[in-house]
Amino acid sequence: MKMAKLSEATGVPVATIKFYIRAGLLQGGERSLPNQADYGDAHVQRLRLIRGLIEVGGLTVAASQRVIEAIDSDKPLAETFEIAQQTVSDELDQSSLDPAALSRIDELLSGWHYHSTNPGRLAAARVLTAFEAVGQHDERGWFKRYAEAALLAAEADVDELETRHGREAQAETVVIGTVLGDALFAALRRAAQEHVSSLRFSTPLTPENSAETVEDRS
Amino acid sequence: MKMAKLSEATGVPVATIKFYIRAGLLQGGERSLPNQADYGDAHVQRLRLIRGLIEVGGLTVAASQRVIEAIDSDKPLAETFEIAQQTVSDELDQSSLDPAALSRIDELLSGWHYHSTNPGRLAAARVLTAFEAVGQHDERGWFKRYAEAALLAAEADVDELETRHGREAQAETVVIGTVLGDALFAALRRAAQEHVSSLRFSTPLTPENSAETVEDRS
DNA sequence: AAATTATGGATATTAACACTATCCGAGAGT
DNA sequence: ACTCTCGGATAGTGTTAATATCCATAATTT
Repeated sequence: MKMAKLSEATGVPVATIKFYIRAGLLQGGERSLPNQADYGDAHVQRLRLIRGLIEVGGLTVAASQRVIEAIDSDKPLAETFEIAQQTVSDELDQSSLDPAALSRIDELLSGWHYHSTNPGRLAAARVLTAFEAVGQHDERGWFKRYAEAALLAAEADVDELETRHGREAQAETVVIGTVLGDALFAALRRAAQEHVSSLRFSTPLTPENSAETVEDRS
Repeated sequence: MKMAKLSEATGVPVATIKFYIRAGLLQGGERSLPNQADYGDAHVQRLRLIRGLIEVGGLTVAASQRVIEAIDSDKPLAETFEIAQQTVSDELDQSSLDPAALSRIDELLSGWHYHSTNPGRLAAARVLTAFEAVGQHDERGWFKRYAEAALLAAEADVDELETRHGREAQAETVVIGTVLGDALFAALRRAAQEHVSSLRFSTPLTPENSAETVEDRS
């Protein structure tokens, strides 16, 4: 398969494919002649993965490069998992965070076992700081309830991972789950927010077209 | 308060404050003379909100502008909520999505009441499409379990909202909850993932420094 | 009061990012 | 033989979020 075909098979423009190859995101095809190369099914799959990570997962090209490299490496699964987490998280320096916020996160998650460098721990502390800086306070255990929801999701993640066999398949699932999981949860939360508030307030969100709800369609 | 003081109080550089004012994100100070203006506490609060939305919530300046405008407007709460959801979501066109994926999301969320245009519904369908395009399949109800977790979070969101009184306070909470909620959940999920996998696999994630876990510190 | 510093507003510049377009000389297709 | 297409290199585009610089006043120090 030549590049035009690869482009057609994935919907990614040729110029973009070349760009990904240059960026080290995608392997170049097998060169048969100085100016001919051949691409296979693996390239199609990889390109789909790249597009998913970038478009749906919102990763940068550099971030995608890192997680793909981790999948292809022979690092143990736990390390790939760490790389995936770090890559999707902003780089936060423990010293730039409010120690009190960190303590409160640790207290909130007491019983959980994680490293002090876990990107989620640091990011959660930053959210707590920002939340309070804008004058909000957690009156009804908002953080605690989010932690419970996060635990459910994490259990689902690990269960799903266990259906895969072999290091590479598992590594791929870890990366996809880490990246797309954020997008999936965010999406479902929005639907759930509308659902819950329509129940709670019995005020249609957009009265003028409430006849078009999904429920009403069926 | 003059600009230097405002800058000092919030940690935001003067040039950046000027940029936000130009962008319509922040109101200019009260002008006393052609080249003098005075800023108050409201400016400090607003600036903190802006920084939270941008830095922690990952919004663009334009997106922040839209949600702030929604807070300041006198639109009904439901409309502000809609704007917040749309603003944090990628603009997706129903016609660009796989109808089969949309149906499966609706089936997954049957019993939920939401509009067919809900940004979360569309985003979830896109995630489903991407998930399957990279060769994954949802073997253990991953999506379903995420939906349950999302429901818990949404209930927490609405409960938290009900502690606030008055349209503007509620509108602000809606926006902050919508924006920071994504970041919070993503963060807590990462911590939970490490927790669950350490339980499940009994393999320390980073053997060389497992003595530094949060649990061990206490 | 003179000298220095700071102010608000306008304009310009920077840096990162993700593409996208154009050239090129060398094969492939017909 | 003639056009099309290839891969690879280089340059250019559009967007975004700041930063930097200028300038004519004002405020502040001395």
